[in-house]
Amino acid sequence: MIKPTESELEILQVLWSEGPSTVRVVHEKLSGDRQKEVGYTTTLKLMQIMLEKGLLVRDESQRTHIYRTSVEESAIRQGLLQRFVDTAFRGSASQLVLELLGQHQTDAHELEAIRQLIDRIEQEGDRSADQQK
Amino acid sequence: MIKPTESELEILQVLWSEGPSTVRVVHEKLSGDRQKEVGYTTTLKLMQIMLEKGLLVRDESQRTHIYRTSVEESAIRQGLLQRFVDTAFRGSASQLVLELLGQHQTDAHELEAIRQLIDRIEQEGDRSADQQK
DNA sequence: TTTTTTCTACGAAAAAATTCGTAAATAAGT
DNA sequence: ACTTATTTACGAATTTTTTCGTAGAAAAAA
Repeated sequence: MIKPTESELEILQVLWSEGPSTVRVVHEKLSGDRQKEVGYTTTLKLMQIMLEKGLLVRDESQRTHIYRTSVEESAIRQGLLQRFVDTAFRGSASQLVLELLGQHQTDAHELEAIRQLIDRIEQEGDRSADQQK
Repeated sequence: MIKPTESELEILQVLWSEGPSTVRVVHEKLSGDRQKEVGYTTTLKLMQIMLEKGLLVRDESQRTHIYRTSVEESAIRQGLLQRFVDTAFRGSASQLVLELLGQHQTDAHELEAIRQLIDRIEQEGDRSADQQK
């Protein structure tokens, strides 16, 4: 399974949100975001490693290469999430959700979206639908 | 913030679920669970390191020491969760939940519990934010 | 043109995390 | 008593991840 490291994930985040970008852009985004400053060549090296691993691809037609992710955000997320649920919550997805909603103040629209999703899942599942709210 | 490594977390999991245990017990539980086999002294060393870090404490009154966690499971979980939401979901808790419920088939009771939690949060939001529980 | 900046490649150092071997002490088995 | 097994301590090797320095090519600026 694909398993980006923490630093690699930060880079993926930038590329997912910004779209295909140069090392420079990624590096500056990272420098801005977080407190942890690193040198330019550090970011460069990381992205080159990710290229080798197949996490990124790049357009080399120009001198300044343009990188983009070669993996679906949702695919990576699912993998990470699966692993996280297992390691941090011993596989209990609902425990995670309870914890999360408990501590976070998610905004109303998102809550509503989640509720609808739950409705859908409950209907699909066609389980013991004994209690309808 | 407390930040156990992946291996350390595995050990914490065992201790949280099994209660205070010897290195031997932890080691065998780990060996059973996962495919990754490691030597006994590896587990021992890890637990000694965790002791230094303050993640564990131990009873040394017997030759065979008994370790237990010195940190609350929920505290660690919250920290991990916070970090995970930030790094893997750019801070969007609801995105995480959507993804999770989408892929997992959580059982009906848990879904219901989650829904009720959402109801409660929405109500709190409507009124004033200073109502707890 | 000449100088300065920007970029890539690459090696390797540094840091972090994981793994294990060995020795010494205690306990258990024969 | 003697041999074997278990346990801790500890150092160090290994592996993984992160970091950066340096060199050379290309572009931009002067």
